Amino acid sequence: MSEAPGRVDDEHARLVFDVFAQACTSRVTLEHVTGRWGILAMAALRDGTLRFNALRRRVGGVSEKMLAQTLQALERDGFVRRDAQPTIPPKVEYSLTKSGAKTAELLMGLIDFVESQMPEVMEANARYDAAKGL
Amino acid sequence: MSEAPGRVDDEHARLVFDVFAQACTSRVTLEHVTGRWGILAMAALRDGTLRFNALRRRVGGVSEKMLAQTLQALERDGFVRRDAQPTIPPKVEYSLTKSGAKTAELLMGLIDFVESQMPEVMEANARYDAAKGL
DNA sequence: CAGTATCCATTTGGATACTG
DNA sequence: CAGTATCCAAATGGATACTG
Repeated sequence: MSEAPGRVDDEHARLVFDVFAQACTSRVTLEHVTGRWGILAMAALRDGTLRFNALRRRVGGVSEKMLAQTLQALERDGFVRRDAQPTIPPKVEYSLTKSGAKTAELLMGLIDFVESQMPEVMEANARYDAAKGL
Repeated sequence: MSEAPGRVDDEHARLVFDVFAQACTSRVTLEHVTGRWGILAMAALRDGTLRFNALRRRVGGVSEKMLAQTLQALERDGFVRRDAQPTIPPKVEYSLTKSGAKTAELLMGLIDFVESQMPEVMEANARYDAAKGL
């Protein structure tokens, strides 16, 4: 702990890693809810319980694979509850848990704000593109 | 515009498309801020103005390419301001715009909540995995 | 310094077919 | 109905080298 054969970089690298690792603990979870289909699934479930295919139609444009994957991740994280009735044909109902509902609410706050900004965003886009187009 | 050679599916497809398109207007923008590096860049800029490489070190683990891409998208959307001084060597400063700051704030609300839930999330993960592991 | 350009590995994601 | 399994196309993302 006195001589340093490595460079200063070593220490710096550790710092970076720490910050990164710390930020990453929730990163994965965060990406489940902010991900492309995560947002839509959470949003769709805000109105109430839905079965797999109903949810799939509600979201629109999602493949079975991706919806299943998304729902599994959200269920594993405790944001979505999965109620499978062992009947034939199977009936599986999805709904938000308490923390899922809170998350969806926060998500909606962000979405609504961004949506409210869309006119400005489109303007900004146009300005940016025009400046580049010169 | 009277006869419909296509099937009912056509209409359904249009409905799905509409919903999807509507949701998608802000989707792209939303993904810029919720994306992997978008979140980190916005978070890093909350503390103030940063130059490209400083920001890069602050975020940690991001390649030049991805940071440049991320910043361009955020600038194009009007969330980040880019101040380039035509000096040699070049000096470019990045900061949040007003709407960028508001977005970052909402983002932080979401992140903080998810982070506060991490113990429960990890528990949920463990329970889920245990149930699967049987 | 602040990027752009290129190449390449990995990941992502959808269509399809099949199962309980 | 509610998925799983497989295959393959496309997008993502990083390392590297180069430019103004």
